[in-house]
Amino acid sequence: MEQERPLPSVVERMWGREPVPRRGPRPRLDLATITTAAIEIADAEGLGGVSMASVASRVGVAATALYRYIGSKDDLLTIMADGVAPPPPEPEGRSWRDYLALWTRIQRDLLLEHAWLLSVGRLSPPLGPRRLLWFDRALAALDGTGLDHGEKINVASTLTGYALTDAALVHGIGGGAPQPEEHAIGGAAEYGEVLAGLLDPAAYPALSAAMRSGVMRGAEGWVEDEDFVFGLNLLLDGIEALIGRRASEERSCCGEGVPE
Amino acid sequence: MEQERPLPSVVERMWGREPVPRRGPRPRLDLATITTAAIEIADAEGLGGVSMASVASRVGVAATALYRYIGSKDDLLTIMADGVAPPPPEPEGRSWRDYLALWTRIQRDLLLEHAWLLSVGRLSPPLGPRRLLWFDRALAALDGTGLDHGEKINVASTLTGYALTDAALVHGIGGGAPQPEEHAIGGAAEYGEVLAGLLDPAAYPALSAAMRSGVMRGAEGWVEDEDFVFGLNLLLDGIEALIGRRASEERSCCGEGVPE
DNA sequence: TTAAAACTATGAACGTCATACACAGTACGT
DNA sequence: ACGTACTGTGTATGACGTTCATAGTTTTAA
Repeated sequence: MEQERPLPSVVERMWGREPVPRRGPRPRLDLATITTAAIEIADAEGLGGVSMASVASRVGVAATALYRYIGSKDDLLTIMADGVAPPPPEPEGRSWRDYLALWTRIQRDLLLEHAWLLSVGRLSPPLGPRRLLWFDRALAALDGTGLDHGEKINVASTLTGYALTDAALVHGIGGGAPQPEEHAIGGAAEYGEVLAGLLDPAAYPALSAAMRSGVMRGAEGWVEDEDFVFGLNLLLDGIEALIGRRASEERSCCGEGVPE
Repeated sequence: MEQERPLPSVVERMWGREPVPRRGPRPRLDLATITTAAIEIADAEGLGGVSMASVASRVGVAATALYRYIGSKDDLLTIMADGVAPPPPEPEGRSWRDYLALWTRIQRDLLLEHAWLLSVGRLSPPLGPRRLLWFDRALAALDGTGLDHGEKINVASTLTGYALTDAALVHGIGGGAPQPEEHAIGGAAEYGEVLAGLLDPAAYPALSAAMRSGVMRGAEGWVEDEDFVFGLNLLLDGIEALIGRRASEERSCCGEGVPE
């Protein structure tokens, strides 16, 4: 059962399994160098600034030389998306709830810090070593809760998704770092005003009422930390309820099952 | 307070506020024609098939003629993202919970049916008439629950985000319509096997254990409807708890407040 | 020591794409 | 009927991803 399946070469590369050449000149670069260069560009100029040419020139080679290390630009983006992730915090000593709250928050902050991730990561599930490490720690934090493997996975997926959703919202509405980009709307307050002026109260009664009520006028108020915590607690409450249910089931029905 | 702010012209166009010409030849096209053509292409060939040239040729004009109707390709994508949304179901006669469950599910199904949406909608909050109508109906469904405007908005955002997350997961892992695309991983079972063969159990203890346990081997089992419902109920449970809390607060503290 | 082999980086070339611009044709308003 | 405002077209441009043949470099084998 050992890697019989031929993995996509991107994945091999991400895991450091690049074929080491025994002949010929030494490679002037390696994946890490290219990846960090690309990430730096993306952080500074956004995804639009990341071209084969720009990355190559930053590491001091011709554009086409990069194809010795990656198969395509898409591959580069995939590797970048894994490469930005720092090591996750360790769950030890924390309750599952505290840990997952932290875990989710850091992910969201990371997404805001590297907003270009929002335009990348979404397709295809994670296969890189760093993101999978994050995943592992979430599952580990749920050990002893009585959830089965599938439930743990679902919980982790849902929380990751929430981090993404929230980051996208904050970024889209202009609450994050004020990147001088193409966005026309700059802040929740302005968004609210635009909508209030745009909507026909007859066709959009509820939304129109909400916008005219001034909820969005809280300057930094909306779409900020408070709202992140709000939704997060919605989820954590749901998870806690599930765990409670599992615990009572376990106590009542079966002396010994296969909880994991 | 009437649209003093100069809206981006894309938004004006989306709302049917295109300037009607009084002189010159009649426009051969309109926004709707272009939009549906583009959507049809995206549905058939994915976002990659959508170029100014392909859209133009489908509606029978030269590529550059499209710029009479839209400002840029980005604008076209924005309009497409609003244009695919069908009218939302009406909340009347349903409990908020039933309605929001339906509301979220339809959104997820829509995202799977038009998977290219996953690569578009992320950035910038909705400003189009159709998506805002969806938003409105979610808020309407929450009338009478005691939540304030901000909370309702948060709830709706969170659920939309969940639909997106789940759709992205299902699509990424190959559970959706088997589009003959570039994805290397085809199905949850294969994903699980790949991971099981890739992970070092020492470095990834929890994840590795989960993958070797065979959770992913449920053929259609994982990442399917059951899992969507799972996460959705997590959220709805959390929302229900919140509503209950608000209700008891209201009963105990203040005779008349400004709940909305 | 020499020669083949393996491998690297390069530069030129191609195809695709979004977009700008000048032009020609067409219908309305006077 | 004339001018005006507007429409669709063709051409052109610059950026980008990617391919390929080539020249250069280091290691292995003879």
